[in-house]
Amino acid sequence: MARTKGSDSKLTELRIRKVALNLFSQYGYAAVSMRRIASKLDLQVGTLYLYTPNKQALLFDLLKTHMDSVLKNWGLENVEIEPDKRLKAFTKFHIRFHIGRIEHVNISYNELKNLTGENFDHVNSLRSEYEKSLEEILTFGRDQGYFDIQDVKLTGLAIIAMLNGVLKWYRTDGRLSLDDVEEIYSEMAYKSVMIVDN
Amino acid sequence: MARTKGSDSKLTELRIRKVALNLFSQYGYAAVSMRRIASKLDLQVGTLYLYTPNKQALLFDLLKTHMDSVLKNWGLENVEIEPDKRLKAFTKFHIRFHIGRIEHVNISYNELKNLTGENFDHVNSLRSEYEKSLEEILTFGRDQGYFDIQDVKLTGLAIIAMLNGVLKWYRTDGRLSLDDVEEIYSEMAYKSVMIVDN
DNA sequence: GTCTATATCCCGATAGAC
DNA sequence: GTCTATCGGGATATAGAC
Repeated sequence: MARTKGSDSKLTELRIRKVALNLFSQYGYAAVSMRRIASKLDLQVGTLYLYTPNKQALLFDLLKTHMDSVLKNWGLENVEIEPDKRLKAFTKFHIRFHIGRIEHVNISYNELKNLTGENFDHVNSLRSEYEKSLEEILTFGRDQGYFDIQDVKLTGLAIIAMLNGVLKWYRTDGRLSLDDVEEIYSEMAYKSVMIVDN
Repeated sequence: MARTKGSDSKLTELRIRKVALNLFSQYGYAAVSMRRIASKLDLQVGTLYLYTPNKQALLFDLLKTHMDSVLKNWGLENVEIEPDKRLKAFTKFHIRFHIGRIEHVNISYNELKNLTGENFDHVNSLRSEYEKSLEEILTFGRDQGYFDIQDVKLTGLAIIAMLNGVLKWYRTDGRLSLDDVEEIYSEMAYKSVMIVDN
């Protein structure tokens, strides 16, 4: 079980990021001190600064890495989907991808305001990019006569807000499986923009 | 323009609450210091403690007062509504009531975690009560054959999350009037639980 | 009713020992 | 690679002058 110095270092870095994510998600960035993060890892606070230049960079890294991951994975799926199935594909991807990443979802939507200038702009543009890919689906669907949408931007925000709401509050308490959740809420999102006869 | 001591005191209390709400909403409870609240009011920090026993009580008061107000106003409307119109009534009420209270919405959903023990339980139970009134509407609608709902609790959360998402991001930028927003999103919520033929 | 001054503590970050 | 010790500052909250 020999461990090199390098692998120890890499491991410590991962553990720091994991604990920071957990605490930021649970108590909020501003309420969590570097001492508290260190304490939970049985480290001294000075040690943290070998792995991150400051607290802000820790948050920025978590947010940027997550958004990069979201965009990359959605990009891999968002090809060669038949037009009328694109919205369902998006909503199912969104739920499936994020349901095991509740802590990332929490900080992505609650802690953006704690990023400073450039950091905020960077992460915000990544999020806009993701939202834009949904807006394109909605616009296309409307133009092709599939959907009844009055305002694409707000409709996109509404759908993502709905899906995130479910993600945040969903607990695996046995009532519903992940498959159930995925199906139910992608269906709800789909129906919310459907054309209906009155 | 004579002002009594009493009215000055009442005014100061209101100003403190208003500024605290504004700052908590914008930067988050944990990131806002008592000094900052005082500074924005051209007061010294000691003065704040004449009007609130501590910072926590300031947050609790804002959250409790808001939730009491929500429940009271919805209670006044939620009478004598024809069963099949109850969901639309709820969603329209929710949007109309909250759209001028964005800061309250922000703290209600972001700062709950900063309430301590009893305070959290109290405000959380008020929120549950409000959510429960939506769940009752959904359950009734499903039992009467109006709605296609697989899980009432998560559906309720999804609808409220969707509506709140719109509230948070909606800006009066001229594209849409408040009436438009109210109509569009109560319609989306309604359609999301509608029965459709496949 | 508000201010000044202060007690007590915790914060982010750094220097240097081991 | 991690620790101890510490700097400088800002936090909540209180005491007492005016």
